[in-house]
Amino acid sequence: MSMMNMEWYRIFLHTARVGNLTRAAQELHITQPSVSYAIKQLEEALGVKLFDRLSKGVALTSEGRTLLDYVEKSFTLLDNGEKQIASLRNYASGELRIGASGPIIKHLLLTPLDELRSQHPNVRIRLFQGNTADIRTRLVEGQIDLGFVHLPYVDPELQIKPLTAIQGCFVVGPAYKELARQPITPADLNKLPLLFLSRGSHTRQFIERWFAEQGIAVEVDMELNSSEMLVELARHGYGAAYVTRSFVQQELRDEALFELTTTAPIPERFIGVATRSSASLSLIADHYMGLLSATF
Amino acid sequence: MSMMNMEWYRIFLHTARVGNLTRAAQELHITQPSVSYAIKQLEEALGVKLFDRLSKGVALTSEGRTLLDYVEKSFTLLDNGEKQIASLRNYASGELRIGASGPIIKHLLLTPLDELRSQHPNVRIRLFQGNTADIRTRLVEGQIDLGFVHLPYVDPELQIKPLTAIQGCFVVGPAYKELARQPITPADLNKLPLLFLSRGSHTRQFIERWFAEQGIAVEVDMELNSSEMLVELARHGYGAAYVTRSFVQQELRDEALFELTTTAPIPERFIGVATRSSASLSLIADHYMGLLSATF
DNA sequence: ACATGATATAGATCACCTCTATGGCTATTG
DNA sequence: CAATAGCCATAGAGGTGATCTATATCATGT
Repeated sequence: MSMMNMEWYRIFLHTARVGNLTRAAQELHITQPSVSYAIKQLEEALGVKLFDRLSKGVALTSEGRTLLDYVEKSFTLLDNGEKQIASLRNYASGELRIGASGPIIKHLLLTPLDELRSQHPNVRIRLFQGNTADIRTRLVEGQIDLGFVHLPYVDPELQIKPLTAIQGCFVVGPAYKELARQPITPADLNKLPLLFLSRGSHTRQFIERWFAEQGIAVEVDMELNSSEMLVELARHGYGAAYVTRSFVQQELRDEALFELTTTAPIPERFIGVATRSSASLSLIADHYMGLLSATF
Repeated sequence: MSMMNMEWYRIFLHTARVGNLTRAAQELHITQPSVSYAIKQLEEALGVKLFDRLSKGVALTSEGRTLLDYVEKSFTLLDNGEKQIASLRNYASGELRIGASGPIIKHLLLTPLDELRSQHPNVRIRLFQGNTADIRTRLVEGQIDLGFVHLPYVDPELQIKPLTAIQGCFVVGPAYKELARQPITPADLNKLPLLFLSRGSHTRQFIERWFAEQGIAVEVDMELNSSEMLVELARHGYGAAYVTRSFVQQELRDEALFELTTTAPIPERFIGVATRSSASLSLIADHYMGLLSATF
């Protein structure tokens, strides 16, 4: 329970370096008596003489030199801590830990993430892929700052911010262009070669459930791990790919792909960002949330 | 140029540990509003939120946790520094560095040194042997705290405290016992086998000068590095040894040795302790000086 | 709705840091 | 050797800001 005052130590440190109360005072922008007083206080509190008063200034005593070692190291640490906080505040360091529940989600988070990375290149970005249960666990354990989940999702521990809707659709290449003229029934759709994401993905489960609801036992022809590959194969006429519409916006405009309208509508899915309700967001996570909101 | 206040950090540290402003306040023996205020000040100074205020207390934010690492380490260092100073003050640590100009001197400093060591066993004692010039150099360079020198000795850089006089004398073993009956002339002394310390020692120079002043070119029969060996050989009848009288007090009383009185008196030599005049003594050195004064 | 246990805020008080002014000491200089 | 300059210590006044008391506010559980 020491009664020391940080100012005393700061003054001690500076005085020890310049060896002259008057000059130390000038550089600390205080008066010489203040320095004299502070050092006297410190000496009395510690019970040892820290400086010899010489005619040309002051010089550390043996005990003062011992103390200086500790004080210098201690202040360096504290300075580093403050610098670290400052750099966190400027997003000039730190890390952003994101969990995402499926490959599609990457297309939602990547745009604002790119922006973040270009603005603040020293922020380390950690991306964890996992299903919704994994994300929940990591969130409540504080291993990630925020996680992308499919809505609806309710959890007392988590706070959910709805982000955007995504609309899945079937697309085909120019070879099947004619089919896009009018709505197609799920049954007819099933007669086409179907290109889906791999079994186990949320998207795959969703579209299979949709087929099932239409009374169709779906037959999958090709299953791939990435939406990009689905799109590529669809363009080359391998069949109809089920992808997020926003993901192929450009190709649809360029008429490199054509959307098949289904007679039964494919419902929207909603995506949200989950954060732990008890803890507050780190500065970077908060910043990224802002970018997300701006994007959607 | 940080504007932080050590008290803020101390309060931050304690609050982070207990996670509760009210309890932190109790343990710091201040009021809860003070803690609240201090943390608010620190947060504003750093520009980041350090704690999440929960219903059950407070919890560190991500940034707060980052800061805590630094503050903990920094405070540990400062605490250790203060503990170190405290232990120096209690002579529970530290070192005492002594320079001694000749083997005889050891018999002067050892008694108080033994006392110091038994009272404060954790003080490390460093003993440097060297001639007066070595001691001077080491003193002004701050390598030793104090040095024993033969007086008179004047040096503007050093402060000399006279300690005691030592009286040299010639001693012989029982074989030469009869010679001790009456004073002996230097010339007759020179006819005996003479046992001296090695050439180069201050003592040797002193006694050779004394012989020279008596007009005698001294002939040395044996020269040895330690007074102990001189005494041993004298006891066995090898001749007359020149030693410090106080060093053979016991043997003279036991009549294991006999002192030869010289017709011309052998002057006393005076011993003093030298310290650097500009720097102040370390606490331990000062304490030892006290013991020295008490002994002589 | 109420009691409990927590933090935040307001305003008064006062400790103590900082200031100005000055004195004393030690070297340096004409 | 007196004079000057540079440096630290001390005294006393003044003001800043930390701490206090009292109270508000808010969340939680009964």
